[in-house]
Amino acid sequence: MKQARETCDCRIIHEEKVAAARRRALDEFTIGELSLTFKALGDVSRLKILWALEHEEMCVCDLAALLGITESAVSHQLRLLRTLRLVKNRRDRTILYYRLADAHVSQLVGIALQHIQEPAAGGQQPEEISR
Amino acid sequence: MKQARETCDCRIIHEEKVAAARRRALDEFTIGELSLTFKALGDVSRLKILWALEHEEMCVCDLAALLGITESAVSHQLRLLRTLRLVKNRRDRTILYYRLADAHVSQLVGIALQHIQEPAAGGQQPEEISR
DNA sequence: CTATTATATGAGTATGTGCTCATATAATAA
DNA sequence: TTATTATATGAGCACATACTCATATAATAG
Repeated sequence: MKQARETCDCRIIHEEKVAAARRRALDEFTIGELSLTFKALGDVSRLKILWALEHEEMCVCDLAALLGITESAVSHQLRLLRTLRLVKNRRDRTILYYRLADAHVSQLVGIALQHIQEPAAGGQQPEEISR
Repeated sequence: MKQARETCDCRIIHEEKVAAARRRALDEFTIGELSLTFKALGDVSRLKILWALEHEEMCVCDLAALLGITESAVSHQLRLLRTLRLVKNRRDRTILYYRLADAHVSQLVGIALQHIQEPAAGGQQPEEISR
């Protein structure tokens, strides 16, 4: 039952823990997909797009005006979001209207918002309690 | 009530929508923080670390062994995760044990997992229904 | 005290990413 | 048909980022 020595003499301390973690680990493909999804959310422009679409469907043109970047840039970002099934679109005559693909996006953004707005709870040093 | 013309003659179609979206928009700081948080989650190594810590606290040494990268690399990543309050640590003698900071991380990863495992629902082309 | 151990940090580098510009496509309009 | 319009795409560049290596720090051990 090799229960590890507390003095890590050479780069593996708790073999049991590591082995257990290895057993529970997600496969590389899943980790990769997860990473791609979060990467997609980890960009200011794409977050603005998603936040806008959360409330109302919009076309490329509108989004470009809203973000203050070119339609090309918006289109590139929308492609990424489409590929990851984070947004969908529908055509109305000449215009493509984009919307969120499902509830997951809202949930993810919502939870992340909660996280960053949480006042550093838990017991970190306050650093700015005054006022 | 300027309800927009369907023929976008020059780069702004639905002025109403854009104006409304602008009113609802998150401030730049919040968007930036959100982006940083998702960026932190959008990396294979950090996701592996978080997934491991979700089940059990671990030290830098163990995580390095688990991921197959140097302790230095792990330490760099942990610093980022700490800065964003995604992980915490406690010291036991010479060893620092890291754990998730709160429930948000689990929730975020859980929802993202649901999203990527969802069988392209919604009405996209099936592409692989057989079996 | 000094030596050792676990972790942290800075610099440097190779790869990745988001934008712009130019061009292509797909649908409608004439 | 051809012309126009909305969006998509490819190439290229400027900047960001994840790692390794070398070194620094902080706590314990002797």
